[in-house]
Amino acid sequence: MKIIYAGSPQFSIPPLEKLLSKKFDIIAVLTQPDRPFGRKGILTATPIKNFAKAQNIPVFTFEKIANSVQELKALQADCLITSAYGQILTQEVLNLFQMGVYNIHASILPRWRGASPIQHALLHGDRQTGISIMKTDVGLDTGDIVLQKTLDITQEDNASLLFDKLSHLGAECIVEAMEILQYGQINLQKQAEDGVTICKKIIKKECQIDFNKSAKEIVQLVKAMECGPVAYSHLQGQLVNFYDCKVAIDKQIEQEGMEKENGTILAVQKNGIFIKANDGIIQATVLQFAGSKKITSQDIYNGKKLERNQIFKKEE
RNA sequence: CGCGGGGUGGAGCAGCUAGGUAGCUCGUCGGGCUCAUAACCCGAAGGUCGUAGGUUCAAAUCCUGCCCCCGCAA
Repeated sequence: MKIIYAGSPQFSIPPLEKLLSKKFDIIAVLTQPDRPFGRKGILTATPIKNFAKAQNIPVFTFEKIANSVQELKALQADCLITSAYGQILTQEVLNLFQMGVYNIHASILPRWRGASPIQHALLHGDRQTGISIMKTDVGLDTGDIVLQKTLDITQEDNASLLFDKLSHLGAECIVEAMEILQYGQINLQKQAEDGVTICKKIIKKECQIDFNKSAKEIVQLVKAMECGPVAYSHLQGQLVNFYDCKVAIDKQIEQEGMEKENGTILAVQKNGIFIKANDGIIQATVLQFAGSKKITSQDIYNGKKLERNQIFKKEE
């Protein structure tokens, strides 16, 4: 069985790696074209492109896959596996593969169909998430399910940790699915009609912290965006990114801050910057100020970069 | 030439506007106190102030070129 693997970010590497180690015949990798990246606009290859090249697998970077049907056809593959590829497949493309097209999706479908399932699971405080392997159809993550595996979300989980865990779970799942496809009887399950949720690509604006929300919601936002657009707020006109925080449990600080405005810094300690939210207090432990690197609360304390009673505000 | 911030012992910062002894909070090492400690006290090591020139009696500080890091925007 000749397989083409389509993916782009780091997330798509572990499944490919595992397929290779199980001796599946990956004849080509599809990924997004190099894009300008960073301040200098340097063209940068996707992580999987570099990986595939190192493995001597041919790489194709179609600008738009729907316009490259002939080239794809010439590869004569039986099966296409996609994992965060970043392009929409048309029916014409789907028809090229006799054994079908399968997608590794990082949620338990039908929950979190769409572009950012991991972030949304964290953002909404889901207790559990997982991987769905589905047979792709033209809808948005509406295909029939081959198999699913769940994963509990812990208090420590943030986006990068979950990405890592789920990509390895995805690796297990896709290998299992391919083994079934090749040697066994595949059993497709229609997705449930209840419990459908859809997530769009996250835009930066959604990542602005609103201290009028509860501490729990803010912590969820920070953890969800930690490796993506990153949650942020403003202090004295300066942008501050939030990378890690937790809900603070400190009765004394809470008492003293009762009367303060939401967003007020109640205490600056080595173990965290305590900021008042509408319901509770968040304890920020890793921040980044515009123009400098990520910094821990210990460094902030040492450098006296923040003081009590300064107030985080939304941008005007 | 998209906009902006920055490079000062191992870390985070101050000092620069008005040039003249290298500062603060930590960390490290040694000693002390303590049942004990991330607490406290005493002491020590560690910096050609990103780099190359220029101005000056004198440059972290003023001027110019270059290198590097970072936020925003794409």
